[in-house]
Amino acid sequence: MQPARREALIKAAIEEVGTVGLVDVTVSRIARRAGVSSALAHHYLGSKDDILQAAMRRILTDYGEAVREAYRTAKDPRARIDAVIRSSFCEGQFDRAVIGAWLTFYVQAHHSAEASRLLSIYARRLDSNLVHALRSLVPLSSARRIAQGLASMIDGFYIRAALQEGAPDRTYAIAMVTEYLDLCLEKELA
Amino acid sequence: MQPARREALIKAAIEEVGTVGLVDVTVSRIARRAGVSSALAHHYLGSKDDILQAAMRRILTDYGEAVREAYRTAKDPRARIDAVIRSSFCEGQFDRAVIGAWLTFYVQAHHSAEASRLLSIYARRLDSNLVHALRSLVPLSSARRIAQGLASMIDGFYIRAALQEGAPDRTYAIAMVTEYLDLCLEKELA
DNA sequence: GATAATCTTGATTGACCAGTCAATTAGAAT
DNA sequence: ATTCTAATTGACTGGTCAATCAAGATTATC
Repeated sequence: MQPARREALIKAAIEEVGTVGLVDVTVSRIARRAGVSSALAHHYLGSKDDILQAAMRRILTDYGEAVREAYRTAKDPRARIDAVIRSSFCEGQFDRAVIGAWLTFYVQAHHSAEASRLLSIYARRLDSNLVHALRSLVPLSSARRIAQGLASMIDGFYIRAALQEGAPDRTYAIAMVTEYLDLCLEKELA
Repeated sequence: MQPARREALIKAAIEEVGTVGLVDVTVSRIARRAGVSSALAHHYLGSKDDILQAAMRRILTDYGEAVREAYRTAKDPRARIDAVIRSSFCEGQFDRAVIGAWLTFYVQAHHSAEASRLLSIYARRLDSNLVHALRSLVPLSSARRIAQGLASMIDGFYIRAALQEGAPDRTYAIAMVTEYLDLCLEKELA
């Protein structure tokens, strides 16, 4: 029972944070969404802070797995860059509740040491993936610059997808970021 | 006294939201930062929600003024696009507490109807400014696409500036977005 | 079928906070 | 000096919520 409950509670926490936000989230709400009492949520996951941390960790590991999965079929550097871009906008991640939760934690990292630590791991990995793949196509300094641009644009489309009503969908976002990548590479190789 | 107190309280609210976050912000904290009692904060600005709304409105109007100010000296379309880019990263806006508060409200717009309304006004204006200036350089459909890319990249650099430790500074962010603009225009005009 | 282990919750406690109000002070006007 | 007005706050209230705990329900084991 323990693993099933933990699973359900973490999933409920992500959905709850994504839909009502960090301010209005309560342990009772999370528990209710998971179909259990608030006492049980504490029993299996500890304090409210522990629950939210588990939710954030889950989001980050899910993303990490998506990238690793996409990497599997990527043989050359360019394919690896495309894989990173695609992973960032993949089905599981590009869900309204997940995006909402992600952003909430993103902002929370300003004030919470632990959230900040977790997020910086993600940021470093994303950057490292991109730079590593890019440096075999362009000089290192250019690779760093292009990686910065790509990562920023990915975050930008991501954040906008969350709240703009007629926001670009997955496909469009991927196309835009890829187009930017192509433009950068063309310029470098010219 | 009334206008001075309101001013101080709104400023304090922005700083408090930017530093401790929406979750831990209390009326007492805002009032203390402004050097008054919490009762006075309620007296001058109403409910907690009213206070936070006033803070958000202030951030958006400050940004609007920055754009209008930058527009004053921009005579041709390209200069107007540059003005928008520069305004987004201008001194007053690109401050750690302000960025923190901005992001907090950005995310809050998911859950709050009023925050969403205010933010969409900003988003529409930003988009409209960019599209309007771009359409005299490229076809309308391209203008729309480029505006999307620019706005996303601006938001991306903005959000990253807030929490990445070695984040790019104003100048660098402006240079990156401008470079993207140049690449897009070159491609269109080729 | 008894016993132990696990699961589950209702009830409770203690803390915190938004918002109100009566009362106090300070200042201006007459 | 006195009245009137605006500014200001300490104290209070009602409500909410995180966290705990003891007790009850369920399942597994022998």
